[in-house]
Amino acid sequence: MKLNTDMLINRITDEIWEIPVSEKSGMLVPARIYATETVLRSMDSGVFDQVTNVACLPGIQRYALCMPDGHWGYGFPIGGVAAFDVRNGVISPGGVGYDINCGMRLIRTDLTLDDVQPRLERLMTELFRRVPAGVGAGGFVRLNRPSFEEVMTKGARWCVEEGYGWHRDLAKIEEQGCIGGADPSKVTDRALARGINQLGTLGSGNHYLEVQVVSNGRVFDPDAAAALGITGHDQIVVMVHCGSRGFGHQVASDYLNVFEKAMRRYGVSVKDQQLACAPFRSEEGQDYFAAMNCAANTAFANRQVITHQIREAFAAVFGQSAEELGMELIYDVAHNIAKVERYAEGDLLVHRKGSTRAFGPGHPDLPEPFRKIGQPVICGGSMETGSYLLVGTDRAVRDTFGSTMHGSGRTMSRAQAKKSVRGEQLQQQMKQRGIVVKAVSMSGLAEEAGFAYKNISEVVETVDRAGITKKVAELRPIGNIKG
DNA sequence: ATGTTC
Repeated sequence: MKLNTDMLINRITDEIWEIPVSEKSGMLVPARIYATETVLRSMDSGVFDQVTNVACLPGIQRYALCMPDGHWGYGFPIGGVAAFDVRNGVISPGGVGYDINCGMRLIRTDLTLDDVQPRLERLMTELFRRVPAGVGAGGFVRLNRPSFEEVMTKGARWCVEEGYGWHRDLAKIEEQGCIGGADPSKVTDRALARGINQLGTLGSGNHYLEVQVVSNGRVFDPDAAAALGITGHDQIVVMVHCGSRGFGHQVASDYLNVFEKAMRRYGVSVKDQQLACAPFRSEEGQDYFAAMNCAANTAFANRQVITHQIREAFAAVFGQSAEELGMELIYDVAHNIAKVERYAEGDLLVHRKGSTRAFGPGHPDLPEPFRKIGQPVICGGSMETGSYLLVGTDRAVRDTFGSTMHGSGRTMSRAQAKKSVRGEQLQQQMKQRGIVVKAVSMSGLAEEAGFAYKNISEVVETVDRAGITKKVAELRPIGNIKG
């Protein structure tokens, strides 16, 4: 088949394609891309180059993987999964991304579309006021150095202790919102200074807060949906997409600098400087891991404070408490992170960059609420086209290091999108279609237009057919807050 | 993604 690359790509199944190891490529393992033929053809050539480069990194296991929402990224493709032996493999900031623990959160309500529609405009205004958004935006939470360091080690647990959210929220967060091995002494003063006033803020770019409705007739697995608190019937839910803001960005920058020097010392060579890495067991590798975990916990805390603000906004608009409105957390997943997990090969450091963990039913690392149905997976689409709730599978654990896709993936550059539509025009069009948008930046809004993204339904179909996640429900936007 | 070229 003719693709956007000269590379040899073999079809393994209708949803799996493989770039084999060749003599001169330096690949240690094959690269595998999950995509239907249509999705594969729409991928930029950078994906194929980058996933091949990743397959050359020391200690990589089985396959360098790319999910169907894959696109070109810093060093590693976005949508990439790469697992390394903890004993002789590497860790790479480029395999996690600049926005450490960027992730998705979904909150349910007992409200229906009919309840919300008459007050939608006011609801969006309240949310926009209570959840600061935009580049450089600061939040309402006042922290000093010791308390911010506590956020770094305790994550969402810190928030709950401080009254931002409910104790039972924690069971619904990946790693209970608190990852071990975070060491604030490995974070630079500069990162700390950038992050200390940003807790509870949304950020910019593709980050958003969305009020959504469970599409009529679009619940695919009623049992799993019910177990997660989705009852259908035009039910309203709230989705949040954001990460660790300037803090995680600075941690990534700091350690990319450290790793560029460390690579020479350890004699590691890479195909692309952006793949800068160090042995996981080295001092530099462990320091980055400890700092990355600080940023990961800060991102869980960020989404937790935002959840508190969302609950307050709903309570103010509907005149009932968030508890009375049934605003339980459905789940919170990381999609930019590296974690040590156990597989057939032993303990592996799994890098997921624009990829979601997707453990199947019965997995020992899943808490009780999800033992039966598998881990929830939240995939955000573009603000115009909708999103999906899915669950992980045993097959993902066997085939993709327990991983699946994370969103729809861009097909058009930000610059091109901005040239194609004006933000004000897009906002107007969306309003006519029943989606109320509040945005800090109109040019930023234009960059996120639906036509700049792949069709999420097609991408989701790929992972569902490949069996690495199962569709639970489709969620359609009616209100969006953008940075 | 990002005090959007410290």
